[in-house]
Amino acid sequence: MELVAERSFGSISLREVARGAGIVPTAFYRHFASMEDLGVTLVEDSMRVLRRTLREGRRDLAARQALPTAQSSLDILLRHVHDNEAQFRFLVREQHGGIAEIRRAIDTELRLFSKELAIDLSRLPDLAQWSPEDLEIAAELIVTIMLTAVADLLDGDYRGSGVEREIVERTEKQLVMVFLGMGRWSPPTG
Amino acid sequence: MELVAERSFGSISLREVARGAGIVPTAFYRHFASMEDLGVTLVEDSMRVLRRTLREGRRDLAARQALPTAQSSLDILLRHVHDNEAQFRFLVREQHGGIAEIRRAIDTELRLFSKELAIDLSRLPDLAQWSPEDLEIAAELIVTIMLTAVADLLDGDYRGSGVEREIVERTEKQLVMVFLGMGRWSPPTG
DNA sequence: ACTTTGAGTGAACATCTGTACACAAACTAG
DNA sequence: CTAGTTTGTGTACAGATGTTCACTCAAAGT
Repeated sequence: MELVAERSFGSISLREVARGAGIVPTAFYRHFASMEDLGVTLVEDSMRVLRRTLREGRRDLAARQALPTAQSSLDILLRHVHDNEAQFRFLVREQHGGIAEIRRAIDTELRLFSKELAIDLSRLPDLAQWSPEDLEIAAELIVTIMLTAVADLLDGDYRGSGVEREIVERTEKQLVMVFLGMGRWSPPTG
Repeated sequence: MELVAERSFGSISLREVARGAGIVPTAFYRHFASMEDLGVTLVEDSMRVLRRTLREGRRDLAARQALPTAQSSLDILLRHVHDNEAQFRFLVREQHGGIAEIRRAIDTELRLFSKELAIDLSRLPDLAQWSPEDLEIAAELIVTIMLTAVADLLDGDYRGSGVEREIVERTEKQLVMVFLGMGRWSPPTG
């Protein structure tokens, strides 16, 4: 993760990883069959942790009988991003990165997020009559917006000045625009 | 561009580029100071072409006195993507890729797109009273959605079956959701 | 007490990498 | 036609890279 924080995964050598781990190059093979294998494992680990965090966040909200809002959801996510910066750099970078197998792994996980979010959305009274397809499309849009916020945060120097606040405010506005649009979308009949 | 179609720019060696260009490694330096330099040039070239295409598209629409719609805009973009697949693979991959200077270059160009789009939006009667900041936020959202569509198209195997149509329909729906939301956004006073 | 196994070692290999340097060809301008 | 500038060549070097193979050695299991 240290290595991947600054450069693309595809440009990192097996030997660098071994050096970073304090073992000899050949010992790498005791743990992973190849670099690609390592990358996929990294994706799965990061995503597992993220999913748990988000699930806990939702449970917290439910416990307080609060509806998930744009603000609170974004807040939970960004807190997790700050705590796991390297992982997110990795995920954002490799989502469209150079190694097909890693892209696929990330894509699969993101699709799971969208599906979970779609289920949450389906419970909202206003969206009760939406088709599952449209719910998922809306969910994917929301995930995209969130992910873009994370990427912008990490790509820029989010420390200092008001860059982070700016990104947060922009993202919240974008989410509100979408929610407003969803409110007008496809009234139950034509 | 051939090299970058499959792997990340950071994992490509100067020697590979020279080999692909049919020159000896040292001759590379006659054209670029470094790989980073090459990358930035590639970004600028790709973006220049794309900008021209989009500008022509808008002029065409204006000539037919048609308003730019979600469908027509997306159509113009995707046609260009098909004609310049490698460039877009490169841009999508390196937008959050491993080399800071390249990220910066792409980010700058995308910001320009958003600004141009914001100006277009400001001319729509419904949005006449929007603040410039909100216009740009909406424009960035639209650019994000479009870019996500391009990325999804290129990451998947868009050839064959209905994958492309599926992505197009999803993206159009998402754009409509946003437009609907914009229609309800911030009525002129409170 | 003995054996199986998981993890790490070290040497060796053929290949690739960036870059320096002196030189040659090819194009351009006067 | 000639002088100057671009572009490309060949050689060279020190270092990095993936993977192989035979080996040690401690922990776990029986």
